Amino acid sequence: MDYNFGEIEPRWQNYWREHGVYHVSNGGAKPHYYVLDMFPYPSGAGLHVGHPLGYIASDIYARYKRLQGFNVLHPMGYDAYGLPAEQYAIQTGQHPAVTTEKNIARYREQLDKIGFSFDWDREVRTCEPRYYKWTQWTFLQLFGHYYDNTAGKALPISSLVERFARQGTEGLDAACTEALDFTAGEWRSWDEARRQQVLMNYRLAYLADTAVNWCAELGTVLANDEVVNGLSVRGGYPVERKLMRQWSLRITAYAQRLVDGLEQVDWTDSLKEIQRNWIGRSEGAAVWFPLDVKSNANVLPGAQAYMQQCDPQPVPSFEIFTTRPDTIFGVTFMVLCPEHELIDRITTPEQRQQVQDYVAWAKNRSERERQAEVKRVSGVFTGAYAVNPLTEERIPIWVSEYVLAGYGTGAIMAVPAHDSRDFAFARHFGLPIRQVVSVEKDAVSDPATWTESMDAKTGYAVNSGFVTGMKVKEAMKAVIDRIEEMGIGHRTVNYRLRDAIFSRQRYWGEPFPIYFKADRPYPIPEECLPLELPEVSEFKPTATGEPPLGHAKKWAWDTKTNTVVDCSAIDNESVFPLELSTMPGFAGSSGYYLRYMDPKNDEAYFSKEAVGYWQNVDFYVGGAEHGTGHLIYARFWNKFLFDIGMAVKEEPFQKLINQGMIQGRSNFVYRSKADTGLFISKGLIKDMNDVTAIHVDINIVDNDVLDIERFREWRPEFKEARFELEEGKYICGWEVEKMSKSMYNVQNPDDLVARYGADTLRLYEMFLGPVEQAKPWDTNGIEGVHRFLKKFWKLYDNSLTGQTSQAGPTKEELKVLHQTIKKVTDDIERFSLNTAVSTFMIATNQLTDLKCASREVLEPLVVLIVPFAPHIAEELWHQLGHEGSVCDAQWPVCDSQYLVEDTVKYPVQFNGKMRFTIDLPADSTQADAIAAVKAAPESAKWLTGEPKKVIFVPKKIINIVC
RNA sequence: GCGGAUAUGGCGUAAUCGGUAGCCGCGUCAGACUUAGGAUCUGGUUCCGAGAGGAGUGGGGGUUCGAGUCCCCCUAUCCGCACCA
Repeated sequence: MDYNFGEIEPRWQNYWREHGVYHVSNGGAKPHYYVLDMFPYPSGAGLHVGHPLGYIASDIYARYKRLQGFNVLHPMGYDAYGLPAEQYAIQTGQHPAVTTEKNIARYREQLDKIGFSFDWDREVRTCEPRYYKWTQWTFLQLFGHYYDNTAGKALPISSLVERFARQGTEGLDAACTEALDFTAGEWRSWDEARRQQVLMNYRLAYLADTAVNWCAELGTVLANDEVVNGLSVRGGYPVERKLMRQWSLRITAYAQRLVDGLEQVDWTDSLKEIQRNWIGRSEGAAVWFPLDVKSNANVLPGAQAYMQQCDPQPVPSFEIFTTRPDTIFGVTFMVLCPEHELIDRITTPEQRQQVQDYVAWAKNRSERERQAEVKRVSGVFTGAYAVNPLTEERIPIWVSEYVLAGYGTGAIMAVPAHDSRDFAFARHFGLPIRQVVSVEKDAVSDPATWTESMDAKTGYAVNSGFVTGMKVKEAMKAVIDRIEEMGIGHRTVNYRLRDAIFSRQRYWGEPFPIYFKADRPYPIPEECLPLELPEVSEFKPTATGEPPLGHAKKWAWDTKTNTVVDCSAIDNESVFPLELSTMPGFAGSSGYYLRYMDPKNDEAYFSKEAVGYWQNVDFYVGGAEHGTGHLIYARFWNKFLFDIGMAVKEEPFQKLINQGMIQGRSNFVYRSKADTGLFISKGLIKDMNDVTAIHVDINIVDNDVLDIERFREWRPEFKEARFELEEGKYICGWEVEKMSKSMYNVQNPDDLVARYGADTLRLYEMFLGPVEQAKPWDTNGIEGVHRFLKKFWKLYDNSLTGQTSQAGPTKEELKVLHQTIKKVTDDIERFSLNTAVSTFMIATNQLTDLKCASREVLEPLVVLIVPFAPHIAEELWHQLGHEGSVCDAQWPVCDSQYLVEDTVKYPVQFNGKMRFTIDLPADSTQADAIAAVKAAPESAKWLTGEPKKVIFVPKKIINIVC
């Protein structure tokens, strides 16, 4: 009987579904294991061969763990909210829910054909009220908590209220937008509005005027990870900075824990490094530089007079952040960012016009312009001076774009000799440059002769007062100590990470469970969740520029009945408007892995029992492109849930593998420029300039050979095409490009399943190379893998039909089996799935050569292949006479007696000794080693008589003195 | 600019601990079977050389009895961040 995958595969897929083979329950005697894929966004284009790569890899691991006796949670769902469905809705009027539903159905159909072991009873969709109820719930918890640095965790906002009433801000160390200082008396004297305003300063989900990434084309704000080079990741539209009232998550409160947590997880170093860079921790000092107001009356009378009129009075000093406190003796000027609040107060009348012009110019620049001209130096002098607190020197204060508002304090001390940006600025404006660090002790040179600054944090301090002669590291410590003694600054840590902007001016997302009373946000009661997404007449922003939810007729909150009511009922007495923004894509994906543990629970996000049983994700597979997005947000989300006693592990994903991107492999035909009806085979082209390369659909090309008939039918203009062939074939060119429709290089998995079967597709995707590696999709090798499955099938077929001897297993056969068990087990454990496939091929070839027909060998081999090719395994398992699913079988155990290699591998002679390398079992003795050496055929030419002395080094090396 | 990774036949790759480099597959060459084959099977296939033999894991140096693997320098490619003080 032939290997008929087309009949076998659907039959077993039905069997699995009908018998609930992949259904998993929470609990039982078996140890638990959680294998997770990053759930997909169901796009209209369907799956291409890149998507299943990670799913197949994780499915292999999940099935392997299950055969090893684990209770394996292996779920799948859909990240169903997102921009494409909404863009499509704006264009066609089709409701995003309809499009999404359709796309999901298509995804499911495609996934089912590949034979995954997902427990579909646990499916989640982020756009379903039953699911997003808990996204909204978590948002309310974030709104209802603040981060207490002393406790090192999130605490309820109610405890903060009590604290304020008792002692004000005294002794409070909490994450906040702006450091506040007030007494209990002040707190008690404030009205509701003022109190709410103060609390907003501490909430983990807060509403504030923030400089946001505004994308006019998409009509929404975007998070930092959704913007690259000043353009939106989706669509590539320009993004500008804009001050808007937005919801944000205070993820910065968790910055240190997000850094520390990386120590505990088993991720690749490169991904950990990506996250560390993104969080951008840097240690340094905050130092207050006093403004020079009183002295130098002859220089600053204008500024002084101006400042005296000011209300409020100018602050006497301002704060800078530096990672190089050791260079404080080399400060020759200060720079403020154009947004700095101090600029207006300190600028002298003479400089006023210039400064205002500069600030206005800088503010109107788009993010893209600014980033494109990073190298261009610009700035303006304020006319004001500060005083270096250690040298008491007077130093000019400038304003420049190169200092960023969002980092540190938006003000720096400039040390042009030891910072390349300060250096460029000083050179451009002719400001002094003073060397304060040298490579060798006391080796100073004239900075005027320098072509670049000396930025390295190595060497010795020079010209630096009391730290002169110290090493850079010592000088840093000494300066900070002095600054702390003087009370003008302190050690501090800064992070590059910003709070996550959480509002989107879109329709297709989770609504905020928030209504506005007197323009202040209030949460709707938890028990009223979910707050369902309302219907709207249009998906575009409103005429007044409000988000699409502004079109909703029924979108107001009645606080008496606690229900959603018609907008016309708004009276601002008991009926209030609801928030019009929706949540961003990462909201729904930040906690989905927890919901899989208990997906049907309507009383809680997930039960204590469920999370207590599964704990966290043991093994997570997904793309590295989520390194600065989802993987940061999810860790933050999880840490917060941990703080409030929901999650039981601080880190959500213990081990993580990043599957590589699958690129497209495009094919080209070459059309003659001289004769546009003529197509020349690749090998016959003399000069590439004579021909035009045209993308051709890879589905009408096989092993780079063009199917001429199908090419003629492909497009009308090629109907009359003529060809110059080599050996009767038209050979196409090829190139690796992004997989995209426009390049006709999208490989659809369905076509391959139809042609070769799911098992071949699964094996081939693994055989392509290491899962982690990026690689172009290339169908050229798939025949080889398919041929292997046919051989594998035949091996069993010959045995079952009695075409091979039915005698018991020979030693040779057992050796093949046990070496295969060992190798495949090791390969899966270290996630080297491509070599595991090779191992099966070798074993099959060897057993075919041995005409193996014994059940003792063939049965365990079927179990070994289950993770890779479950359909063929299931079929053969039943043909061997078993009942029930092979998925419930036991992973075979390797018998080490069949593994011993006892040949000398590599003899060498030196210094009158000989050294042999021998493969021996780990527990071998010296006597075993000598015997092995003597028995080895190669030893004859080296050993004459008994060895005089043998030095046995465990495992490998034997020195023999002759 | 900073950080991370990678580099092996015509191609995808393998070599798990520093131990005979090139397993497995594609492609290709030769052969068998066949009316035929885009089916199946057998054998060859790193390069140079008729051969004996020699060279060989991006380039250069080092450690070692022994290096694809470890160390230093360089080059190329990919990825992440990028005026982050």
